[in-house]
Amino acid sequence: MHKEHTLTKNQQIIFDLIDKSPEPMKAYSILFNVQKKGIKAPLQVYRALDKLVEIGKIHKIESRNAFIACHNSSCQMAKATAFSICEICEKVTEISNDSLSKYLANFKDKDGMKYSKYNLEFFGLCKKCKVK
Amino acid sequence: MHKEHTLTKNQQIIFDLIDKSPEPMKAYSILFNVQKKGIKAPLQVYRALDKLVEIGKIHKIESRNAFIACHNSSCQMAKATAFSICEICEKVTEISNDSLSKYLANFKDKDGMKYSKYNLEFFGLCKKCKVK
DNA sequence: ATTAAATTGTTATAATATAACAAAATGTAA
DNA sequence: TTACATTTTGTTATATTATAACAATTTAAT
Ligand SMILES: [Zn+2]
Ligand SMILES: [Zn+2]
Ligand SMILES: [Zn+2]
Ligand SMILES: [Zn+2]
Repeated sequence: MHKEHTLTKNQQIIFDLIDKSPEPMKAYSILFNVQKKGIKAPLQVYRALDKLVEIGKIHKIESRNAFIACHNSSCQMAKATAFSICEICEKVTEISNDSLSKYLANFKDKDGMKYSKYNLEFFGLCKKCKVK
Repeated sequence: MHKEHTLTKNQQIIFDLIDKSPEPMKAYSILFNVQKKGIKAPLQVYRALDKLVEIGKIHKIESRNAFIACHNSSCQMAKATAFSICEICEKVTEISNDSLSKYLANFKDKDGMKYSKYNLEFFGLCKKCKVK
């Protein structure tokens, strides 16, 4: 469950845009789309993105430098994220799987080190792209 | 086990540099370090990096835009990678763990989809940084 | 009201990565 | 070993992603 945060004006504008996008959005595409709402500079976008990532409302897809809204109630504050990425159509889905998240949250390396955070990206072909 | 590849001149120069670096290296730091060897342009570096990643001799740490040499005989051609990253000193270690790699290689999402490739990045504090 | 903290606006610049095209080196097969 | 295709290299320019620095404004607690 996400802690509730009151988003600021810029954060809300940018979150709404990402949230209604069917694909991950890149920062400068976001910028282009919100210029009519008065957000003119890259830094305004990046600041909002940083905050939204920090509070877990969006996630960054590291391999794509792109951002998607979180629709997964089990990922807490961006500390435990997993995604599937289609290498053809670039569709990205957040994975919500108890077994996986438990396995990773409890994973210890050979020195017994436990980690406070992880990000996992799976790559393959989505259903649509597989049949083609 | 890695398939053997004969590296080209630029690939070898850049691999040697990364291989002997104790930390992940960034592209423009690599460029700076190989300029005395005649590699003058970013594209020369990126081309070598692309190829080295493709054949599994190095890996890209996506969250850091940096590259490390592979020292893990079980990760094949960059298709299955896992790293631990210290959030203070930025030390990166490639994780070699049979249980983990089997678990992830066999992971199926709720639609029964299996993936051909994954990258996992764990974050936390390394031993040294933990005691401070 | 006072003050501290967070957010915003703005300009400039840094850092990361690719496009496009020509030349050279390398591999393959008559 | 010549002819041809493929890969690699060199080079210039440019695109994309992200942050520095600083002033002004808004918000939230005292
Ligand atoms: Zn999420
Ligand atoms: Zn697809
Ligand atoms: Zn490896
Ligand atoms: Zn450390």
